[in-house]
Amino acid sequence: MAKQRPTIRDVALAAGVSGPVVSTVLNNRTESTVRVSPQTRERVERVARELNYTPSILGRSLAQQKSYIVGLLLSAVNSPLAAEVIRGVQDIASPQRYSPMVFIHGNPEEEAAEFERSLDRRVDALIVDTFDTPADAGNVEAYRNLASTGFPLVELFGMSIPDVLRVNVDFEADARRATQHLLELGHRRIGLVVHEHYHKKETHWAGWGFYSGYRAVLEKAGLEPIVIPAPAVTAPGDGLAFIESGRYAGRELLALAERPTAVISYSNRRAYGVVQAFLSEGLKVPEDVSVLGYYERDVAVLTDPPLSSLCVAAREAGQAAAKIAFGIMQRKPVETVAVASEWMPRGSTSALSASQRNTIRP
Amino acid sequence: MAKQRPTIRDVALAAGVSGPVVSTVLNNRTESTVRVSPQTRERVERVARELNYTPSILGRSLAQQKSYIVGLLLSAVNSPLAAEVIRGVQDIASPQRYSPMVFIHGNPEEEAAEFERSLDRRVDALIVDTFDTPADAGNVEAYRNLASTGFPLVELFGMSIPDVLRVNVDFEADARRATQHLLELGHRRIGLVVHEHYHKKETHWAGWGFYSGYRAVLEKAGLEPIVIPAPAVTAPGDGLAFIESGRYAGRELLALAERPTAVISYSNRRAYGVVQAFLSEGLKVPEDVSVLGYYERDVAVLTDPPLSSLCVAAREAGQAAAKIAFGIMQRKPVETVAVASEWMPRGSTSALSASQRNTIRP
DNA sequence: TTGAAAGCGTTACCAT
DNA sequence: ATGGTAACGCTTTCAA
Repeated sequence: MAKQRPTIRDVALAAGVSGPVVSTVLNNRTESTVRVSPQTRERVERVARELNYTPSILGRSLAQQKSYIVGLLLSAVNSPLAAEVIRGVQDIASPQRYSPMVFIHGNPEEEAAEFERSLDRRVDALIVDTFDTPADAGNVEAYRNLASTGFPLVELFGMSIPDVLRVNVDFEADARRATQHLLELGHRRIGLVVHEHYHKKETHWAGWGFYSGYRAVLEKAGLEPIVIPAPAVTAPGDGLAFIESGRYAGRELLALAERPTAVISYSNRRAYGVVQAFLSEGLKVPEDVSVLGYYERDVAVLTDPPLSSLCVAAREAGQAAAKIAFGIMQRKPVETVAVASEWMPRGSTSALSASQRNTIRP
Repeated sequence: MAKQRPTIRDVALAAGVSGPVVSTVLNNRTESTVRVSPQTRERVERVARELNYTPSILGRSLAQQKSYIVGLLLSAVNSPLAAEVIRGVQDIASPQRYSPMVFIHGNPEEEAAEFERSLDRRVDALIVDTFDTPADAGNVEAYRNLASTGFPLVELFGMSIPDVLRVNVDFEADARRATQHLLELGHRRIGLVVHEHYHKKETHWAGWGFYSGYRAVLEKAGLEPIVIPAPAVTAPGDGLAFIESGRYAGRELLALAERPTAVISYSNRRAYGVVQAFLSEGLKVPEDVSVLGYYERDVAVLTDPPLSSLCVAAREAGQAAAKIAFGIMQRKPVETVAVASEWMPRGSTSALSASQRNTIRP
């Protein structure tokens, strides 16, 4: 039997004041029509502490018609990022008394059901993760409708919902940073392993953005892009297919007449496959070829050597999404944000060596 | 401007009945003092549908003094499992109109703060993940206190909170299954890579349990255990240390006079390290040595060959925890549960070959 | 079989 | 500067 929690009435009674006074005091409400004297204030605060009073969000919610809940509609596909995203949301939401409620789905039908559920829960805002999901048209329409009513709906890791503010990975800036890094290490032949449809800007904006950043930096340096298209992976599954795609790209790369001394790979899983292809040909990483990975954080650590890479800053993304959501709620000006990835220097890249120079241009 | 949602009053008015009738109908309340005729029932249902009415959980919560929220207090350490656990909880909670609210923490102070927050949110139940956290005494005490009031608190992946129902990994059964599998493949020299303190039953119950299951099966088969203690890993961090620990164990194993033809490794990260050690000595997996991993799901897929392993059934664990929580709430008999892991057959184990037989006993 | 009234804990508004 | 009162949307209980 849980002890009966004290209510605002108990505090009011014990402090010899009325309910509203307690409410005003404990919420530090200054611009209220209710003004309280310092003595009263102190007394109320003391009594509240003595009684171990914490206001019930249930009552508050009903009175204010606010749930103080921010919903997170997440795809099971990118589970690995979920915890960090939630944490980011929490970072921003907590100070505003908000808490994240999570709705995870594995397919469009579940997605629709969980979306409904989130509305039934009367979430005050909704962060929708459309990453890696071939967005279902019906669901997108539903999101769009909701957003068009002014409801704070933020898209995360996706570009599926029209006319909605979102948080994206800053593919182009990330690619620039990656390329720049390798340039600074002295590399001049820098390859890019990327989704084979990277040039289809409309549908593969991520790959396109990444490629654009890569090319921009190389062009500025007067160097030629060397793109190695990696086969598309249909089933995201557990990632095996991605690795296989990387192995394939790795072999392609080795077959080039003039082999790059460094490679950037979109997707750390692909990078892992690339490394495997190199190793199985007797090449050493990074001595013979530097490999710089991108995106997923979880894999980067597992190669030998561990992959230097840029990893999605999931927590920051969560924070950014929450900021936008609260911005909309509070009618502050906010806009779509691109979050730069996090630099994880490890052992798979190194400065261009003399022997590499020789190997390349004999 | 979000459209005003219809309230129960709107429905009542439109259907020409009173609020309680609507409430009774829409909740299919049979054992209520309020009985409604089939016609009325149908009319109410129709009107509700027409108005697109969905009851507000805010009002219901206040009236029933139930938040319909199950809290999940998770450690950031095992982020990878978070999404699956949440999903499992969702599986059980949703049909009961409950939703999971997630509270993630990175250290004991945050843990305490998030715990408080969850109580402030008036969660009706709390699932506490103490995995891998050297449980903070103060927090444990707080959990215990709460649980002792009859509050539905369930410990997940840990044994830190006394007198509390929990969901655990079934280490012993898992080890038995793993060992049995290798026996059935014909192996007779089966090694176990496990935390160096595995024999300290009290503090390292996981390792102990796993070892026990392993030994039990071997004994029954009249075989000798071959334990290779892996160095303790202090900083869980990103897992690099675990892999290093596995590499170390792998080298130890290779130095044995009579080398096992198969190894079970507690922790897939360690298994990964073991594989690396083997490969770097020119041994092939599974041709020369079979390697069977355990526990984390995320890594198992990344080795070459991918690791056959038993992986923690996180979603099932979440389900089990939720079931216990609801059981306590509804005063049904429930008890601590051990969840068996999931069998993920992949490429790192194979039947004992003739050549292996020869190598071992020349 | 139904309606009416009270109450859940809080906040907002209007009096004093 | 403070208190009273109504309201939020729903459920529960009692009366009809």
